Amino acid sequence: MPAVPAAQQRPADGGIRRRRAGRPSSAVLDKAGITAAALELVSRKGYDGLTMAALAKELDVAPSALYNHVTSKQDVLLLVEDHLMSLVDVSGFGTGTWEEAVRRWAWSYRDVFAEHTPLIPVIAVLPVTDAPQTLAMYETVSKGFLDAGFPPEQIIPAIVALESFIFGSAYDVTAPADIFDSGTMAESTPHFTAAVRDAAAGAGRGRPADTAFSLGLDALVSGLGVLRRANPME
Amino acid sequence: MPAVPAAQQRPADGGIRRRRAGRPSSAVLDKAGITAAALELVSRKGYDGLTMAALAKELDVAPSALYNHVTSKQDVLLLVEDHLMSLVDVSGFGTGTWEEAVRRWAWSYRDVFAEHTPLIPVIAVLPVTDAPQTLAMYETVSKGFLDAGFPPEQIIPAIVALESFIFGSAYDVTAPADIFDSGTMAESTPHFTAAVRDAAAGAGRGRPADTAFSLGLDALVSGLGVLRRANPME
DNA sequence: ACCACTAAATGAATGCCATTCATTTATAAG
DNA sequence: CTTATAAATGAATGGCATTCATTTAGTGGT
Repeated sequence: MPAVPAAQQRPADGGIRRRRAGRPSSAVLDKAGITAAALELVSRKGYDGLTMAALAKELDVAPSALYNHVTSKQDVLLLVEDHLMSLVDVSGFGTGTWEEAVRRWAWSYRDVFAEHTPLIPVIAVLPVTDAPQTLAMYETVSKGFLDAGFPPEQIIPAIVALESFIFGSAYDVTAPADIFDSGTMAESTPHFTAAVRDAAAGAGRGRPADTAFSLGLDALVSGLGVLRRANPME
Repeated sequence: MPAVPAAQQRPADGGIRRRRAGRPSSAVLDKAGITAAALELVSRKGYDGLTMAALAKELDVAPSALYNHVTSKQDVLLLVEDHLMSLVDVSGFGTGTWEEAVRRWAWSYRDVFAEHTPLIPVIAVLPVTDAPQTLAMYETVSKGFLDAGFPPEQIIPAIVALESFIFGSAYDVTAPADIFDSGTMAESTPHFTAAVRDAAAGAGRGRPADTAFSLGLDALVSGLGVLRRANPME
């Protein structure tokens, strides 16, 4: 029984020395720690900087050690994705009106994933089964739609339609400001060029992406809202 | 002056021999050929199979030769993306009503990119400047919106909102059928689980993605449609 | 007709990346 | 106490985009 537990051993050198091989006395890694380190890494270096090697270094561990806790890099992305879902604001459901709740949810959902667009392809194919936070969000939103009088069989399609708009809009946030600059070909695209100019002049306040998101969200909310109480009950 | 041009030389061996080093008599590669080969490769092996090495092999060329014509793989994706834009059906604009034209455009746009979702992140950041087909599509659609009575400064935001929905919906098409299977956690998410069941029962005909897309598109078309003629003129 | 320049190919690196495997050590179970 | 399992290391492995030196063929200028 040594006086100093092995986990704390960092002798008189500068902390440069690596851990010796073999199972450590207390586990260094777990999923929560990996998730946190991945998020930290992403916020510091972006998704290009999120490599298994960099993640291992962040956790002061050999890259291969990660594979005792996750089966692949995709698995890490899944952990991050599920964590982010817990940041989406669903607090409107149950307190305010359906419209207000959906708007708050949609804006927050878009804002969260605008910072994490590389995860969007992951989500799209992700089975919800092993993503508890994601499941929790869907549960709250589903209940909100049901309570608002949506016909049960339309709830999922309505949520999916909103989500599709949200994911697409998240990409839009990251677009460069001059994305619609038609350059040398401006003469051959007069209507488009004029429309771009007018849009820039019209919506001076706020990001262009916000203008489009607001416009589309209004349309979706009012368009989907008419489905409510289409059933005789309540 | 040789009787047989060098470009045709494929001697008595099985055609296995490689081209000898140095500039060939007539150019082997150009952007159109690279684009076509990339599309062929993608349709045969998917986007995972689209590597610079595989593309080179498809064109019977050394990988490094590609870099005389494109600056990066991103550049290849850009060529493919612009080509796909020419496949989007804008024929409704100018012939039918605005609503019909938008619907046809949106469905076709979604269908094209549902087969090419890995390009969506590319499009989102792509400056339109060096994408002539893309620019042509925007020109036609912009004119269609203008002729339909949209206020000029709202045309681009409306198109962007629709596009965001379209891109998100394209991902949705590729989602596995059981994506919403809540598995062992079904008990803790009763409303969501019921909604998924009811949705499956309700919309038996057609893919689930089509139901959601149809619903969202209806909402957007009617919601955006009210913007028309909001200006006093015409 | 010659010469320099540029365009377009080859083939051999380079460096990064995710992943696997053999090995080592510690803990837990029977 | 013995055996199995969990969790770490470190050394491959194979694939990938990209770069570079080299070779050859057209092109433009004098």
